[in-house]
Formats: sequence, structure tokens, C-alpha cells
Amino acid sequence: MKKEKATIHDIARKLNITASTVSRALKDHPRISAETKKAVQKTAQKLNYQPNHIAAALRNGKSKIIGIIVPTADRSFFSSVVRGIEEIANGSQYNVMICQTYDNYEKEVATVEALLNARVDGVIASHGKETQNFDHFLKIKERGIPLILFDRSNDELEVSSVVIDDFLGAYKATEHLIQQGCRRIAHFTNTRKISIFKERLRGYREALLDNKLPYDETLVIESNLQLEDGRSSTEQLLKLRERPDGIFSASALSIVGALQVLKENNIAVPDQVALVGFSNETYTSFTDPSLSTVEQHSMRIGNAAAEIFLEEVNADQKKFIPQKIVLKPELIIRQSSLRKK
Amino acid sequence: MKKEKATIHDIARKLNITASTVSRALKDHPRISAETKKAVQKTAQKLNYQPNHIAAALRNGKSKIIGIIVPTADRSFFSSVVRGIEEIANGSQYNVMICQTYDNYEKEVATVEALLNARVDGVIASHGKETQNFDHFLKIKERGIPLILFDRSNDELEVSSVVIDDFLGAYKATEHLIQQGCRRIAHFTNTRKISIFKERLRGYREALLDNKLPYDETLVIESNLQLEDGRSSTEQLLKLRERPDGIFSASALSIVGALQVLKENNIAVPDQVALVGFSNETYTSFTDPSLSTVEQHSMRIGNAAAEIFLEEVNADQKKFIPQKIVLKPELIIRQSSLRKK
DNA sequence: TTATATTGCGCAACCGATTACACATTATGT
DNA sequence: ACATAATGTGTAATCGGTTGCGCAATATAA
Repeated sequence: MKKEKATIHDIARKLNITASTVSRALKDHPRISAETKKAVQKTAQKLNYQPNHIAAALRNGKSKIIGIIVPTADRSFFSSVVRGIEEIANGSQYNVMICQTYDNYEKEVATVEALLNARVDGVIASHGKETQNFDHFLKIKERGIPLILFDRSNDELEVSSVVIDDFLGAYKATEHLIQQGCRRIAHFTNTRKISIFKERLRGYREALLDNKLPYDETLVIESNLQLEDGRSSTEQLLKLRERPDGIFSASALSIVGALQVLKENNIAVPDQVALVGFSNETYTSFTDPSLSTVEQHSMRIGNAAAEIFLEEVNADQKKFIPQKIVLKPELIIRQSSLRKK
Repeated sequence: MKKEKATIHDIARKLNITASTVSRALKDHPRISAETKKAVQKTAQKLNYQPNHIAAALRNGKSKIIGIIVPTADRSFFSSVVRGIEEIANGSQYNVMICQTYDNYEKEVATVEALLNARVDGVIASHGKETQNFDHFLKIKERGIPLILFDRSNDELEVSSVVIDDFLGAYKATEHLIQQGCRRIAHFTNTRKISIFKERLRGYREALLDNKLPYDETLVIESNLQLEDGRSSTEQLLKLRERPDGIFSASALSIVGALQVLKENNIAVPDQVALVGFSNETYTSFTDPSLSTVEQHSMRIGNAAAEIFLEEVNADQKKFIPQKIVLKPELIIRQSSLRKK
């Protein structure tokens, strides 16, 4: 039953020509006659020939595969980015190999190793939360393989990156809360020193100050930003003598936690406390009230990353200067922050 | 800057031995002396040697890559399955290549082609909703490459599969609604003739009949089971003279739509209408009330699929008989179906 | 008509690792 | 002491395409 896979040599034998001619014919080489090309194509069809990418990859030193490293594909944000990458990549005959690190540093290092051994032509990655040391990414760079970081990037690495303007997103979100009448706005941020969270914190702070509101550190709560963290952070806020009347969270999950706790305490959202999160995950529109959030245009992030990759592989090794693309986020206002006037 | 990648030949030259000895030393071949092995390992380290999997793949005819085909990774169910596969696969030095078809038939066919050309050692797949013709999967089988289907499987294909007992899941869900006092239970099912949906419908039907409740076709609504479909289906139900007092949906998204519409119409959930969905997606616990659902133990599905793959690759070509693993689902009861007695 | 281009295709090396087979050396058995 | 076995390493082919170089045949130019 197992069909013997045909090679170009099989085709060549059948036509009494050489494999090199077949190879050229299949690639539409200008020096091959039209008849030969037609004949080759016909027999290729007949023999059910499927090119062996591995052989080509070995010879060419390029696998036509882009490695993608994400913490998890199980999030609208990351899966949309992947989709955005695929859109562009497939158009240029590249396939993608998606790898999940589950935010685990060891797994991330192992993944880079695996992709390197698989000889991918490029890597598009967003590193995990644990990642402090970037030697594994450096290794990719040293190999001369294009590396593009997105969302969570690292400026010291001197590689191209695609990010959104986290500062702006946070600024808009906070400003919106202020416009809705909030005067004591809390902020959930991450304990780690990841730039996106630092930027979001900065945006929050600036918006407050620009609107003559005090920046109060007791209202800034650090955590891992998961659901449970959102819950406990909110409980912490409720214990304050002066409770906040708005929360802007740097994540999507933690604001869900906040909403849960507020409802359990019979605190009206958005009237007593208005909420805005970050990242337009599916579930943010399913809660009651639905959650306002910062949309990151993840598909476009993927598009941009893939485009940079294509530029880099096609550029001369040395000439390429790392570029940083910053996309503008958009505030999506839903019920959790829209007070009736 | 671009480090020249070292090969076994470089190591060999440095040690005045041949590449074959190096190759053997690295693979811990019994006929190589301990000293040589040590020396090889040391210089491999020094030269920062990374094995070229592509070369090995070409020679061995095995890439050590498992191709995974899913409609989308952006769902807890599929991403958990992938995780389950990775758990097992990584333990046996296999890497995975995740491909998304977005439920698009052409993309699915192209993906199979791509994986075949990439010479993956096996394919674990869940086909798209559009897929009626399975010739592309047949092609994998004909190549002698292990193919394991999960969730959405196809019995005619005669390949191994891992599924859950959809009948049982649906039966349990429906029975639970009956126990909660529901007497007119509606069901959302898919228009396509996909077996999982047929089985769920059957489970629903059996549970009704076993409990002496009539099976009423006007309460069974076919759609694509997306959010909007859930909304319109529910609106349709509300127009009935005799409204249902419970809904069991074969999908997670559509039951969210149902909840939305019921709330908009001030119908109490679960007291007036109780709801149960299928698939324990993240968001099902974030709605208000939270949604009861059928948990599919997706991680285990992935584990099982990967295990079958390993058995198949290690088995003699012909000896392997396709096996079908059926896992038991579990009913998760949340607020949307739990009536206070 | 002779010189130069162009066309069409073959030859053979190559990518990097793997492995059957061969061979020399040393160890073990009787 | 001699036959046999075990040990350690080298030789060379192989996986399937790709491509620089070369050569002959035909076409174009001068």
C-alpha cells in the first residue's frame, strides 16, 4: 500500500534525461526548453511526485520554515499574531512552526535550540514572563538568522521588533476613566520588569498627572496578572480606607478577577468602580458587564513581523539595520467603564 | 559576527579522526572508546556544534517532527490537545509543527501537502467543519505515515483516532437538566454531518426518551454554532408558543449567545431556562451566571494521540491495526444549570 | 563566411549526517 | 601457541535536490 515516493531521478529515468534537467524544469529555469518542461511536469504528475523539502533544505541551507515562539497559543492575542504571520508567510512559500513555551524559561531555551537544529530560516518570538537572560536569543542572532521579537521585546538585543504603543494604550484607557468621572484609579501591573508593563504603568501615570490627579502608589498593585491575582488585588483595594472608583489593568484576565470580586461585594460596575483591561481577548465581551479593553491589533503585529522577516532574509547579511515598528492600539469602550451621564 | 556552524567534519579534523567516528561518538555507539567519546564531546562543545537535523532527516528518512493540524489554536480545547501531544512527544525527542486551517478546506489540503513535503513522521489532526472529502488524509495514509485523528474523526478512513464519548457527554448534560426540573429542553446542533454533533444529538435524544420526555424536533435547532448562531437560535426559541425551560448546546460559543439573549429578555437563568454547553472554554466560567459545560479532558486526548503515534512509528508497517480510543467526558455543573431547590 | 551569442542539457560536486562493510589490533579461549 | 572473538576506527556510499561549469548545437551578427 505504501506508495514509493518518486524523486526527480525517477522522472529523469523515465524521460531519458538527467536529474539536473528535471530539477531545472520544475523550477522553470530559462535554459530549459518548453517541451522538456511540459514533459517533466506531466511525468511528475503521473508519478505523483512530491518534492522533498528536506533535501532541498540541506543543499540550500534554507528550510523555508519560520519558527514562531509564543508563551501560549491559547489566547486571542497570540493566535491572532500567528495568523497574521501566516498570512504573509504563506504568500512567500514559507511555512511556520509554532512552538509554545508556556512561559517556562527552560522550555523556551529548549525551543530555541530545537528551532535552530531544525534550521529554520527565521524566528519570530515573544518571550516568556520568566525570561531575564537572553543568551538563547542571542544565539539566533549570532547564527545570522533573522530574529524578530513582538509584544514583549528587549531593546538590548538589537533585533527588529514589532510592538504596540503600550504607553498610548494605557494613557487612553486611563484618560477615558477620568473622563467618566473616576478620580481614584487603581492600576494592576506585573511584578516582573517587562517593558510592556513598565510602559503601561507610565501611560497610566502620565494620564493622571496630565489631568491633575495624584499618582498614588498604594493604588498600584503588582502581581502576575492572572485571574486569581486580579481577585486578590481587588480584595486588597477594597480594604483601603479610600477605595478606588476605577481600575485599569495591564492584563485581560486580572480585570475579570476584579469584576468578579466587585460583584461579589455588590459594588456596582461601572458606577461605583469602572474597569478597563488590556488585550481584547474573546471573553472580555462575554462578562456582565462587558469589559472595556485596549485592542492591540494583533493580526497586524503578525503581518508586520512577517514582513520584516522577509526583508531581512532577502537583505544582505550586514546591511540590515534592526527596525522597530510601533503600532497604535485602540480603546474599546464597553459597559464596564461607560457611565450613564 | 555570523558564527560558522560547525559540522561533525570540523570536529573530526580537529581530532584527526573521521566524521564517521565523530558521528558514532556523539550517538554513544558501543564500538567507540570512552576516550574518543570524551574528546569528541569536548570539542563539540568548544566549537559550539549543533547537529543539523535536516541532514540526519534526509539520510534517515525521518524528520522527528509530528505535524499537528487543527482548525484553530485559539481555543482552550485545541490548545490543550496540542499541549497534551507535546508532553508525550518531547519525551521521545519529537518536535511538533502546529498548523491551523481556520476551518478552511483548501487551507487544510494545502497544509497536508506542506507537512508531507516537510516529511513529517506523523500527523495528528482534527479536520475542519467544511471537510467532506478526505482524499488529502488518505494521501498521508498511503505514504505509510501514521495519521491519528482526534475529536472530529472519520471512521471510513480506517486510521486511529482519539475521541471522547460525545454521546455520553450529551446524555449526562441532558439528564442533569432533567434532574434540575427541565421538561422542555432545546438542543443546538450543527448543520453539517459531523459525527461528534450527531452523537451529541443522539445523547440528548436518548436522555429525553429514557426519562419519558418527548423528543420534539422543533426544539432542535441547526446552525453553525457560533456566538451569533446561538443568539438567533435562542430568539427563534423565544417565539415558540411553548418556550423551552432548558437548552443544551453542542458548542461553547452558542450557549454564550443564548445566555446573552435570555438576559436581554429578562429571562432568569437558570430558573426559567437552564443552560449547559459543550467544551470547557475559558470564557464559560466568566459569564454571569457561569456556564455549565461538558469537559472533554483535552490534554488527555493529546496524550493518547501522541502515544498512539509512538506505537505506530515503532511498529512494523503492516502489523499495526488502527485503534480507537474513547475518553469519558465529565459534566461541570456551574450556575447556569443549578437551580436552588 | 567567420566570429560571437544563445539555447539546451549533462557532469559532477555538494549540503551534513549515517551506516554497512572492511580491516587492523588487541583480547580471550582452548 | 593458534584460532576466534571483541574492539576501535576508516572507507565510501547514500539520502534527494541544486548548481557552477562545460560543451555541443543552433542562431545571430558582422
